[in-house]
Amino acid sequence: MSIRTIIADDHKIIRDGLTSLLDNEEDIEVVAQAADGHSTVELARKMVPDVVIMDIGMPGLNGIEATRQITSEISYIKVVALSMHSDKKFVTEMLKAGASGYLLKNCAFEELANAIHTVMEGKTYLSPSMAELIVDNFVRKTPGQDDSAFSVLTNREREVLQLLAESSTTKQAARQLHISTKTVETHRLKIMKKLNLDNMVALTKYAVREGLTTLD
Amino acid sequence: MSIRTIIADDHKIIRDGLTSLLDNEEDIEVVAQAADGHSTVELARKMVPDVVIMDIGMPGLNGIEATRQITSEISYIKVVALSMHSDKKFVTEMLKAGASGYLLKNCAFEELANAIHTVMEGKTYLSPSMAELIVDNFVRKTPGQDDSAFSVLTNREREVLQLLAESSTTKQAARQLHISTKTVETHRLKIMKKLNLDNMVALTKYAVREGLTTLD
DNA sequence: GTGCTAAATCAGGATAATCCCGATTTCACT
DNA sequence: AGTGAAATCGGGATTATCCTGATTTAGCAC
Repeated sequence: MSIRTIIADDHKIIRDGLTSLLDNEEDIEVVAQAADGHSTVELARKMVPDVVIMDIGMPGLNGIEATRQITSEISYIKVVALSMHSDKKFVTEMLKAGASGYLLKNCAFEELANAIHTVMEGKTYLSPSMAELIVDNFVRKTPGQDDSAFSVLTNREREVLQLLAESSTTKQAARQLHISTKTVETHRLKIMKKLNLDNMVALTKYAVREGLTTLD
Repeated sequence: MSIRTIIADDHKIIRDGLTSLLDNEEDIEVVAQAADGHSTVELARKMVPDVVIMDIGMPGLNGIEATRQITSEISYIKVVALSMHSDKKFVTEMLKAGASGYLLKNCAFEELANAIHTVMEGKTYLSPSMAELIVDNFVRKTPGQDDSAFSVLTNREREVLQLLAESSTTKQAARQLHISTKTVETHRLKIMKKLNLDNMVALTKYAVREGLTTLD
């Protein structure tokens, strides 16, 4: 008997591509496709598949929420996340939501097939690069913590990062906070170390992702 | 004789999916895959395909630039853009760059096959929703209003900005473009002057807004 | 209370990037 | 032939960055 899967992704041609790949596997069968979170949950209820391949970025209900609802409702349905984001935040949120696997979209197809078989055995499958992030996270931090700017960074660090990401120079930020530029520098360096980012470009993107600033 | 195609997309599993779909077509053959703009251009030179399926958002050299280079060099190679963005800016720039087709990623596979056959007949294929945008543009075109990155900046400037906004240092960008760091600096300064932005943080946000890079 | 750790503050100094002044070359358009 | 824009680079003064310190305060454990 083959593994029944549902594919959830907001781009139809990607769903079609994945379906074509999976249908070539002898023991995997695609029983349905969904383009958004809500219909994914509904289809999971109706079809009761073995595995859901879940994109994160979907309109309406996103992949993380959809995963939470599906796994809490029908616990033996396995969810494999298939995401463009290698951001720690997404990985941890997805795993907390009940996903059993996390792959990046630039993985090879073999890895997806591999992941499906792995989660069907009750195990967890992570992309090698992802696994590293997770382990890193466990080593450096107490488990159960999430990794957003609001738990990794201190209040002051967040304040500094926000100012810098709002196009303040180090000087301007220092003046605004009534501290020396050296202190602002130190904060920035600590932030960079914590986030493992080593330039303002990456830091800016992080700040935008975390909602500390906008694109204007 | 079948239509020889190259697939360019930064996500391997999407390339694999598209390859699987296209290989099921009798008269279409995927002869190569590329993960970034530069290797797409190189592969196009080497393989001389009939059609290139081109994603827009790719690291290094983006899909629009790659299209420009390919179509100006080997004019009979047809490029079909396959994009997530329905933004007018991307459509027009892609067509100006020499693409013969523009599809959204949430189209059905049949539409892609259809597009490939259409462009092979020398015609242009646009997603129905896209066609509307284009017509719209012709009807009420307001020259001078368009101050996106694709009209204000030169190709080279855009290329430099993209690299810098992908967290390349000035040195790395220079090495990648085979020019001196001084030249990269000059480009950056010109970009800043043109856009009236005076630091990399603001430049990064601009690049993200314009789709030259992502938040990843 | 004493010790420990983490946060916040700042400095010195070597290294590196930035910025404003050029300059040259090529190429398209007039 | 001439203008102008684009792309390429250099010098050199100015700044920022990065690394290694250090101090103070506050919370928490034992």
